[in-house]
Amino acid sequence: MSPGGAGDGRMPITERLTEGVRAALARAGLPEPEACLWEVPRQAEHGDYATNVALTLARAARRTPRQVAELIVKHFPSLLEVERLEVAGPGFLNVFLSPAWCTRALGEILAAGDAYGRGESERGRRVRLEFVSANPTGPLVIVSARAAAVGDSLARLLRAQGAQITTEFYVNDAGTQFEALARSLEARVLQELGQPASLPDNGYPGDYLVDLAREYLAEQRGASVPEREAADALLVRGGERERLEHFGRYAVSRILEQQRRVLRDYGVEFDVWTSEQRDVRDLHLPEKVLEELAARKLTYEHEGALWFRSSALGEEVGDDKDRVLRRSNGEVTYFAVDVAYHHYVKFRSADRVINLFGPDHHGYVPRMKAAMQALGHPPDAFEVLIVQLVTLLRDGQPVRMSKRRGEFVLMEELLEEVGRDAARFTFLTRRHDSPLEFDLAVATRQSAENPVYYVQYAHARIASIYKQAAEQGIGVPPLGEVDLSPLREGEEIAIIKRLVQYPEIVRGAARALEPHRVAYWLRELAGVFHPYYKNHRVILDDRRLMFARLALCAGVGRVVRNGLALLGVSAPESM
RNA sequence: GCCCCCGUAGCUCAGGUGGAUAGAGCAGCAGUUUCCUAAACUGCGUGCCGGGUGUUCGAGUCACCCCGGGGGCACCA
Repeated sequence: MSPGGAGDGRMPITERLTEGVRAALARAGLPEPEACLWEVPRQAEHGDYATNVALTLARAARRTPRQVAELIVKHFPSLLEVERLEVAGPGFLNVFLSPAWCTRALGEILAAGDAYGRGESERGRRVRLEFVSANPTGPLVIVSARAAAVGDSLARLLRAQGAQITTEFYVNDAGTQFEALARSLEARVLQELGQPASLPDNGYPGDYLVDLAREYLAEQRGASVPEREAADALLVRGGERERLEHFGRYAVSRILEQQRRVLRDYGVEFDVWTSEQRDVRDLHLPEKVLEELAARKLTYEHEGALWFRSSALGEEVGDDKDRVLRRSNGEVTYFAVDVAYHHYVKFRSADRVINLFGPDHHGYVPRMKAAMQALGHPPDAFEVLIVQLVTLLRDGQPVRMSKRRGEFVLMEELLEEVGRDAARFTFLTRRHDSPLEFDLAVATRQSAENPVYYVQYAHARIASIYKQAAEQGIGVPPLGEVDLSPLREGEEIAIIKRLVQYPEIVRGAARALEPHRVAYWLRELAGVFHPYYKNHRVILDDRRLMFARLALCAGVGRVVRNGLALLGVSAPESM
């Protein structure tokens, strides 16, 4: 333990405190704790951090919790971080941080810059994160906006903790939905040509396919003569397979192009876009995995189909029934394709696979987990997060969404109406597995009072202070040279204590895969900064104090910027 | 019928791996600006944390049961 130092300024403060506790326990001859958990007490009288370690250790130490706590206090090493320790209640150990150390910590935050908040807790892990993966059968709708916000933020969080992460959009461009899409487009094209044609029963009735049919025909008119003739011939005489492939590929590529553009406008870019057809089926991976499962004696034939013995894999991972891998008509199921893809592709480049699914897929999770374990992957290596539905309201009235009926609110309409930052922030102030109500009218009307603007405004205000200083010709010294000791106001120390919490918030959010913790915490940070701004002037005659306060503002601005970046939300210089 | 998620203030939601006296935003009411952006600040909250039983020093948090809401239970994806 370096004397009084705080390492590189990135180590969460609680780790230093834990080191102190462990050292004290060792000196007192008490047993080592398995873990030492810290919380920020609700009440200021309980200190800046508190641990219940003495309560958990009392039995093993054969002493009362309070006695253990007293011994920790007695033997606690002298740390610059800690002003004093108190034993409270049934045996809590309350820690009060030293104001002098806080001002030093601010200096380290400023020195760390955009690295402040990064950590190593996921270092060395290769993570494959799949999200959105909407079917390429229509435009993206609201729930994809939520999944995109959550998935993208998770990627940023895990990356900030040192994980090597690959984000992925998986395209289901095969199977029955693909076929329905192809038939739908073909019907629309024929209708545009004035020929009688009707959508198939499971077709897609949305207007976007009418538009697509027109674009298709427009392209045909602009194409070379041989190309046009080939297309005409296909329509008239082509075999069904050929026609479906032709219209299906056209529809998928155009729809994907549009989905990709909307996501990019949202600030979400994927590392890889994989195709079910090209990257799995064409490589015959499903057949291969069926053989592998068969070799492990986990499949059987029944009524002409091939089944996976998913119900026989033990209580913990077992599915409630067996699942079909290959239908009696010879086609492999979506499930078999997915198992093959995960096993041969995802797990080849990652040791941790995380998928974000909609609630309609949660029944699908046990069979996937069973399959992954059957193929030798550790139980925790495959995780599924269920992103719950978004109930969209407009003035309190539910907006029904159904691709089938062709009525829905598009993701791009949402972005147009409430904006990218507000949309992302709103999605990230809810737990991903909690259903969410989003009232378009309210979000638009109240946009100025949306929490996202409250946080962004803190950043803009700080930028404005610097702008004002520059206009007054105040030469601010490099922040590393500013004497921070004039920061003595209780509010100033309280703000720094908040900033000190940040690395831990990020680490916890990454561990729990819960980006909303960052959003809430940023709201709280802004909530201590705005009153401070109101009560104290930054630009004033006392230059020592002014420079110190400017540095404090720079620290707040830095952390707001870093935090918003983890959410994919912008930090504006002015509003 | 079985499985998963949810149930916390009027509304929308937080409550980290069980901790001390349960929080925020919005809505509502009353105020604040010769001063770096009023997208701000200050004040005003009596909640069977859906109900019950249990686990323990301690339960909004864990286990079980019940009630209510949503979703899932295909040789669909």
